Amino acid sequence: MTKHRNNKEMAILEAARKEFLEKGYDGARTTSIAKNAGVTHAMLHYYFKSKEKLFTGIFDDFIHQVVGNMTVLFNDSDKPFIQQVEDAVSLHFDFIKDNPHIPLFVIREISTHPERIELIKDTVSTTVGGFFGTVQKSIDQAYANNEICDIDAMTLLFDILSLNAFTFLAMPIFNAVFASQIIDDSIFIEMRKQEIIKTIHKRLAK
Amino acid sequence: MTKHRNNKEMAILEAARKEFLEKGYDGARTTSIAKNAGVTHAMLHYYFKSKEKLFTGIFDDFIHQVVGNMTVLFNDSDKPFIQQVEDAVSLHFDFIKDNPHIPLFVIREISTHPERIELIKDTVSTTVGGFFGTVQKSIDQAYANNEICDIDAMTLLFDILSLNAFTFLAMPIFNAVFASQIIDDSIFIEMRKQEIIKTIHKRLAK
DNA sequence: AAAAATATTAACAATTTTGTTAGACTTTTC
DNA sequence: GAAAAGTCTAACAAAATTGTTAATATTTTT
Repeated sequence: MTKHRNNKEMAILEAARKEFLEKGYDGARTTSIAKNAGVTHAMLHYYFKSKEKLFTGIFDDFIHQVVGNMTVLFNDSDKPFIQQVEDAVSLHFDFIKDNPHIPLFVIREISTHPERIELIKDTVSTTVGGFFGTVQKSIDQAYANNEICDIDAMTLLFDILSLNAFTFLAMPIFNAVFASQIIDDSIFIEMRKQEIIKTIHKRLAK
Repeated sequence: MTKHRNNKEMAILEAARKEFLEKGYDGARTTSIAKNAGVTHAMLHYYFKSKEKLFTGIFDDFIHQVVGNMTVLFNDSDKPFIQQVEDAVSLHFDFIKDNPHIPLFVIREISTHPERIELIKDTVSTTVGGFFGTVQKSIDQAYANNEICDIDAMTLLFDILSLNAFTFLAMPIFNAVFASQIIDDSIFIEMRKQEIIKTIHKRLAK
């Protein structure tokens, strides 16, 4: 799979990533991808056969990137658990801030074409399952140490994911409706980050 | 606008609502809409001129439905504020549960075509702004009464919206990855509802 | 440097999707 | 009940989008 990729193939891949990420499979146009990559659209079919095949590779990459990022978050086992969680929330928030289109992309594509995840389902399922298990162990220990309230990993992780991801899912609405008249985007985003950390902090309190 | 609508026109509208809601503008097909409505696709153009015009009416309806539902949530002013909020969270959650495609639809369409909201922007902006103001007043009063912690309406409402909407945004992923092997959908949804209420409850605690 | 493999282009073809039109049929209005 | 307005169909047209091919150029291998 990881052959030496030449300039044009790479250019197509990069343009396709952007196009699919921003417009989704249905909204993406292979002509637009070719144009932005600076190649004729025949090249796209030469290297990737079809729009569907081009998409599949990119889709799998994004999924693995998201899952990979998530499972790396909880790692400093010497800090107090609450601190670990706050750091994880912060890192996860920053990851989405750097890749603000990813949440909508993943949700949109899996919602409209669940069969696309079929091939990587088992890998993802195992990885995520293992991650949940790890977090659950940390929670159990922290609970035993009287550091936090009783909560299960699913709830904690779902709360974090919801609050972080939705911030960026809702940004276009926020902008469209309020037209940046209230506060600046970056200030609002920083505010949300602090408030989310606070919400999770209080959620863990006894 | 509200002329006497005959059977076929209504059938097209209904089929179009479903098609646009589930597939988005880009994924929707006018032929599919016509087929599901049981009419020739020429009828669709006869009544609605174009795919775009058909979409616009439906889109505006959904936006107003969402905004309308939101602003009705806080109304029982004799109950304690925390109880009001918990009821509102519950009602809002149930609304999305009954209309699980709406969050993705609204986010997707505004993200990919922000200009579509231009015509109704001012109405929406005013309504939502007024609603935020109302909630802020209740918060100020409850804070003065020592019932809750210091928090602003934006944070509270954004937290609620994030947690509730994301549950249903993530359901297709949840299903695709775990394939309902862990727990049943409806049980998971009920669990999320209770946990979200708990998270918001703790967020308001002093 | 000849042969072979790979890359590239331009023009074309196929398919899908949206939109149109002319005429027939139906209902309403006068 | 005749004219007018509205409804409906089938076939067609246009546009957009994806996919192919044959000929040419370039690079790599021997």
